[in-house]
Amino acid sequence: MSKSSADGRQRVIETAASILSTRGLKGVSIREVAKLANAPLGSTYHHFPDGKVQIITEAIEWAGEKAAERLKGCLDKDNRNGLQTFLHQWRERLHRSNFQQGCPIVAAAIEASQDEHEEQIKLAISRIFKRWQSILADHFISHGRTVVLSNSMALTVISCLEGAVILSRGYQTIEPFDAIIDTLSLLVDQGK
Amino acid sequence: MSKSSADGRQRVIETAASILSTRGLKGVSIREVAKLANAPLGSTYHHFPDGKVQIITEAIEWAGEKAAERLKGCLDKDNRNGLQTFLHQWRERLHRSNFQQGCPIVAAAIEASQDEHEEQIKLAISRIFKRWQSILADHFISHGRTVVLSNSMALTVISCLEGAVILSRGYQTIEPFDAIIDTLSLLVDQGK
DNA sequence: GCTACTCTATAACGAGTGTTATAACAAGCG
DNA sequence: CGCTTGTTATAACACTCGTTATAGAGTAGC
Repeated sequence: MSKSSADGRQRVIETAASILSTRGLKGVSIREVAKLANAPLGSTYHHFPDGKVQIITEAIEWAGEKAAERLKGCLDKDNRNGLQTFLHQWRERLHRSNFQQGCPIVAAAIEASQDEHEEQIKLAISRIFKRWQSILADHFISHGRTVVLSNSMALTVISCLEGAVILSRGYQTIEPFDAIIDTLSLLVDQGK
Repeated sequence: MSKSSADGRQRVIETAASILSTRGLKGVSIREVAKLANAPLGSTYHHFPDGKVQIITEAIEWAGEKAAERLKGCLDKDNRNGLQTFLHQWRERLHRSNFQQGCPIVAAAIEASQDEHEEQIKLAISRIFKRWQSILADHFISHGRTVVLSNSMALTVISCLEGAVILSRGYQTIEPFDAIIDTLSLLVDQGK
């Protein structure tokens, strides 16, 4: 496999993830992805034989894993305030994009049908969510919390974060996101 | 306006809201809504001259206002545990629908484009979110919190709730929702 | 040269979309 | 009866979508 074609394949994945995060699953059109990625439409089905489902699945996995590593990096680097810096990174992403870019995994989770044709998408979604949860839970456990409480707190952090992204996009204001940044720090510090 | 036609119009709105909450904005097709609502396709554009945008907007307003009144009802009825009973109503809705029915307002918020054609949809979305926020904030204020903290807590509750709905649908498990029920009660009781 | 293989270009298919136009139907009323 | 008014039925337009088929380039190995 040549280098340039590998780049083209990756560009397709990243472009799909970008559109997914702004316009949702049904808003991703193969033609548009190919055009924006400077990849020929004809070659899309060469690199992704399973078509759109495969592109979306790989986009979810790529974006989800990237976020997971960024989260893990923040927590490892600054054991005390790592979560806060991670949240501020999300805050900047929201702000910079003028509240256009949301979370691609959430967008797919909202729209993915019960159809067995999209089964792989739903599997990728829950895999990514669970990856994030275990990273956060491990962090809380290492701070002395019980396993049960840590998992509960991890789910709460993810829920709050994802919900705040949606609300901030709806308001076209960073206010909801700033609110949960404050509240989550109260919650996480509680009983320290 | 005859009674049966008024019923048909309302059935269209409710059917649109239902599909919106399970398959998202682009998953709502006028033909399917009309069929499921037992309303003739030809009459849809008679009752909703602005077409799909109008139907979606009214569906959001109807579903959002219904939720607002249910929330207000819970808080007024049981001043102490009203929020918990409201959350449990959502929990049952999720469970009963086998994690199919999400929040229609969130679904629309994810997919509504920056296009000026869908401007009314975005306005309805932020209006509903703000209505929920003010109901919750008033509740917290009446419990002695400051205005700033109350608004922050209200935004956190909504974010957490909406995020948990998405996560539970992704997991196909009620676990995330139960986690935030517990955590939110800690947060709300804190400093009481 | 020739072959083999990877990739690309173009066109087309079939299905679905929101929307519009036009004709028909039903009911009330003079 | 005619006539208006609110509703419905049917077909059609002008797209866009995912996908496939087919023919053509580009390139490496022999």
